[in-house]
Amino acid sequence: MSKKTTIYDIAKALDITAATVSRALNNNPKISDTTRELVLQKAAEMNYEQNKLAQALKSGKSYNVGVIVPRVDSNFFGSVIRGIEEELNPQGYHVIICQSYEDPKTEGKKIDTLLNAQVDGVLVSTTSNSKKEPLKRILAKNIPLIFFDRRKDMQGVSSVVINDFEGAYKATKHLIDEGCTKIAHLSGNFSLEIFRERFSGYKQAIIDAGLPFNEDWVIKTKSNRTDGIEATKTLLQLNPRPDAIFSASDFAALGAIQEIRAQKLNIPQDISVVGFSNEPFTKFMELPISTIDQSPFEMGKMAAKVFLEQSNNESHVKMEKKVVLDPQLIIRNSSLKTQVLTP
Amino acid sequence: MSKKTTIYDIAKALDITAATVSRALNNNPKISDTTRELVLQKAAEMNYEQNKLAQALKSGKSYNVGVIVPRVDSNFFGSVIRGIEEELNPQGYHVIICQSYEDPKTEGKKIDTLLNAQVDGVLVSTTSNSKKEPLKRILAKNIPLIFFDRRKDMQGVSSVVINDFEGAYKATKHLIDEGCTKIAHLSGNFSLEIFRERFSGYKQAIIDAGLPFNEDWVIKTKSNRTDGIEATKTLLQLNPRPDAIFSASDFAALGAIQEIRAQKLNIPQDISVVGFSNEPFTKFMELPISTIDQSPFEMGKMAAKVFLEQSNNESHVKMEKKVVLDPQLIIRNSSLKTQVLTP
DNA sequence: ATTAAATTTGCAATCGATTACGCTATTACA
DNA sequence: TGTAATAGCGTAATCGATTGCAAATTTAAT
Repeated sequence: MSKKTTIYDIAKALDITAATVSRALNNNPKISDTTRELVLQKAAEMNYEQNKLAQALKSGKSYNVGVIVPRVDSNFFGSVIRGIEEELNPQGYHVIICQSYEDPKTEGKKIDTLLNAQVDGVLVSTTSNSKKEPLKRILAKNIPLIFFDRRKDMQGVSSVVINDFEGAYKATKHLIDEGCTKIAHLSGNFSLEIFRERFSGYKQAIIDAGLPFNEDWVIKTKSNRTDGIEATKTLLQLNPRPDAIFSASDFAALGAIQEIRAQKLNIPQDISVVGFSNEPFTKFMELPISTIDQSPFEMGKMAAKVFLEQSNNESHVKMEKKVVLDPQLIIRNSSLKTQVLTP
Repeated sequence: MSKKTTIYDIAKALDITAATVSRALNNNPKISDTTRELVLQKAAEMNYEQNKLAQALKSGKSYNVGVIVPRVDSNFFGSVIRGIEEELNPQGYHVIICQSYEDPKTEGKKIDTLLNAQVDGVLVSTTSNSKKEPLKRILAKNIPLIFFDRRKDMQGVSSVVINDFEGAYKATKHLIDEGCTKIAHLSGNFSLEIFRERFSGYKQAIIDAGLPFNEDWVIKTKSNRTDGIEATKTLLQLNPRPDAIFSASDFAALGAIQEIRAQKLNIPQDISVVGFSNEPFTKFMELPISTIDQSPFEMGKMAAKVFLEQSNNESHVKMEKKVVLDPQLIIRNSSLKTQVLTP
């Protein structure tokens, strides 16, 4: 019931104007120390809280930032969001989270909603076939747009991604170092740059090692467990049979492992497996899965930092910043033939 | 560069007043159809978009709802949030997500920040020892407050939780039905109601079955894997040794399984294990873990619905609604002695 | 003491949308 | 035709905070 107290209430109580109160609260130097003290005291006493909406309307800044991800109930995106929040909250920003569910149409709608809500910036991890029009609408309004993890080729848009090529290269190189020579690859949706890059890294590592590259050993999946199982069934029927699988996704790698075991083959003795993303379950498995860590938390922080830079950039000089994080190979028992057990 | 068009721009272009434009856009019946058409057309043409901030300031409604969870990078809370969004977005609400990191002080701060941002409601999953003062500040402003999953005993506050007692009872009963008679319990932080309830359900099931209740078989953990391992070490040294473990958390259950296997005992033949929460990894394990599903998605939707009801409730009659969802037992191989293999 | 300079504070407009109230036309009815 | 009722639109205030400009007051300087 107690109506919120405004600066007018404080002004009335002290018999001064709201203007003076506002200035006092904002540490404006044109206010005498005595008045400032008086105001601050009264404000505390009256339990004053600034109305951000009014301030937002006046300043044109909402201190809200939109984040669009395919979904939040995945460890990767959850961690990215956590990184973003940790960086933006101390700066007074709130994060509005939207999910595109991998649907470009939904993505477009969410963008419009966010623009409508007067967000000060938009951080996006695109869907596999995002449309550029909605994204351009953001730029047209001169609102900072930043891509993370999954980017689109758009001029003037900054991005924070990991080096997927390098990650795949490391993973494949590791398998080669462990003595594998017939390395298969479970790939993903090629309309996403990340999967094209991972494929390239895989291929390059094989070529660099002087091993033959075999088209048949590359199978596209939807990056889930069941597709991993199906693809592995196909691979295991080949002759010669692959002696390693590098999967562009942990979930497909999981499926692969399950199928390999179902066929009574040993991992890593018969076939080694490496995944991608360092999803929590890869660590907890009875047979822990080697994988590539994408440091999602740092990615989120980085994306937020880029936004802040862009946002505070007074000059009208636009800049495009590309941050590429280095992925880390995590070796576990699914690919370590010289078994070194860790506690 | 292109300044946003306002209703004043439209008014000027049509040589009418902003008031008329506003009414036309809001489908006010006091406007002629011809004018309305004209305005709508011009608005579309000029690419008009309503400024939610101005509207929020005027109406006092921000159409933002705050959600506070211990953390977002867990499947459970991620799914709850997804449910909340799915229910609120269509109603025009945005969700601002905050993380308390299980720290009551942080929680208090986030509450103040949300209030400051003029949110229309706050949905909270409390920390283990939340302070009531910040929560009361929400109520003092007459802003709907809803608890989900983890509640505090506060008069007039609605909540959506699952029946933890029932879930634990079902899990324990299942173990008994499978022939176990010496069932241990890995518990959690007792300052959280959910863990007290789960313990009670466990105890009641044992008593109802006429089995002896043994204090030594109940061990408190921090609901993580390492604590699960430690607790299990203790349990396995007991004489007589338990023949089943019901863990109040999936992570502790995972630790238990790892320790049991490390000691070369068989699951479920020697010892059966049931967890709680249906975390994704429980399904993917080589030995899938039986667990209790909390339907987080539905919980989120339900919490959002309760908020909407409360928010649209014109009358000043306060009501307290308690929704209790029914948990579901998911039987997997970690507790199924009469092995029925699923593909 | 008088004027110039500096400090403090007030006035009023502004951000964009909404809405109670009231003023014109237009229509209805006798 | 005259009066009342109604439809349609404009005027202006409002939400709460901010800020350029001007006014008032104090301080400094001569």
